[in-house]
Amino acid sequence: MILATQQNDPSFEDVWEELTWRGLVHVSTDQAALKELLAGEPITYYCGFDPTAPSLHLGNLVQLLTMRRLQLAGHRPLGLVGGSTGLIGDPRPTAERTLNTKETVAEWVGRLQEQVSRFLSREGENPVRLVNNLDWTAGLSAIDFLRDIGKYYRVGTMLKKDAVASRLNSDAGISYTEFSYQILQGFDYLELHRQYGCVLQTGGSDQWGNLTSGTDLIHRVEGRHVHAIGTPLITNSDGTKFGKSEGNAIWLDAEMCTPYRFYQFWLNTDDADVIARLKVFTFLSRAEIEELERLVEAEPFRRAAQRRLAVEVTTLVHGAEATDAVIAASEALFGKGDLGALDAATLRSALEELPNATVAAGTPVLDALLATGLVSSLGEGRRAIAQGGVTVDGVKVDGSAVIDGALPGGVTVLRRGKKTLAGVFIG
RNA sequence: GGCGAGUUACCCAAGCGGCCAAAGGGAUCUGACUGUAAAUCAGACUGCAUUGCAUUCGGGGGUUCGAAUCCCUCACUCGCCA
Repeated sequence: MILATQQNDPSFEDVWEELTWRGLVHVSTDQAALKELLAGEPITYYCGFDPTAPSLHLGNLVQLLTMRRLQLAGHRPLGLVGGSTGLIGDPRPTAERTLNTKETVAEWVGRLQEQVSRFLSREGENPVRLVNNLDWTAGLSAIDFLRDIGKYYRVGTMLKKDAVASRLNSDAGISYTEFSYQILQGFDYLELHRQYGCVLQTGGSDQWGNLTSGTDLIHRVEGRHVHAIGTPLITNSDGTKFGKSEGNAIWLDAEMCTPYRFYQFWLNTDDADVIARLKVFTFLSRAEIEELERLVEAEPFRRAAQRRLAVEVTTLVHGAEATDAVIAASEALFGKGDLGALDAATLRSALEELPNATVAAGTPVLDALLATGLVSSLGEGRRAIAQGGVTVDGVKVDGSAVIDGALPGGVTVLRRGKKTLAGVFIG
């Protein structure tokens, strides 16, 4: 099991130093107090994940790995999946969310709980405990909520939270529902503090307003100072959004984002970003990462850091077996050699890692492009061909080409652009 | 409750009766150059199709030979006043 192989880097004085070095602390409550707290006796901490999709994505992975690092340092994690907050919706800066049905949210809760539990150990002294905020909010009446919790919140403060303020300044406005979200999240922290003695919440820095909602509430109600850490939003150095590939989010679920695509995503990381990614997304030691940093500098064309990053993160999320398969497929398909020189079995399993389709022999390329999902319409396919961006078995083609399964094993490799591939089987 | 402003393609944003499938920017895709990188340059970017057709400019209805552009109505958003 991969969890057993993970460890924090002993060369750091304590876990706080390591988190800082990895660039995982963007904002936090009192730093000196936090450092001391984390270096001392085991504490209980939590991080929440709202079921807004059937799977977690790379942004959530940052949180999961941060939690894991704290667990490795001996602290006790609470993995919260927001069965109730997911029904309300955290205000995004741009627009109001569409509410999902209760059934959908409940199903997603189950899926996310399964994912969360994969990244945190259930063994030993400090196993992860999964909690669901629906457990303490479902039976709460609106009146009790307003009397017992609402009374502690000042609207002036709530309006100043970035998420709320930006929405009030936009054309989208904000519903009362989403406006209330910060109270619910604050209440979660209070509840976990009471039930489990939780004294630290981690989350993305975009959640800072919600994190402090909890620390403030606990201070007011219980008179205790508790903590919060906001991890930075991961951004690409070229200004584009991190964690997207062809406009789609990179999901942790293998059905929603294949291990092949996942691996390729990391392999294509910019030189300028790869070291920062290694720090955040892998358990490699400081010495190992510094060595890779030298290699990026000395021989960037080898992309040693990108390869290592891709292997590490893919193994973490999809396991060693799947990773071996996608590495083999990637080498077969992107290798310098002639595709026709590969043996049938290697080629076939490589194509199975790709988006693929089965078509009749003699099918025009255009239809095959559509069938494999390489393009989303015939017009787009024509355009791609006209731009010279389509190859069949590595040879540039025009619209008259057909699928013939000429490679060993009777298969065909279809490529759009430089690195978007699909497999075609004859059937 | 009253008054005013607004809703355009993935995002921002022009257009204000025909020349608008709709300017511009961003994102994205493709090509060249490369290292399955970045930057740069070039092209593409509603769908189907032989310079043609169909469907788009919040929803619905209307005026007109003709509407994203005018009118009515509904929904939503923002602002000011109560």
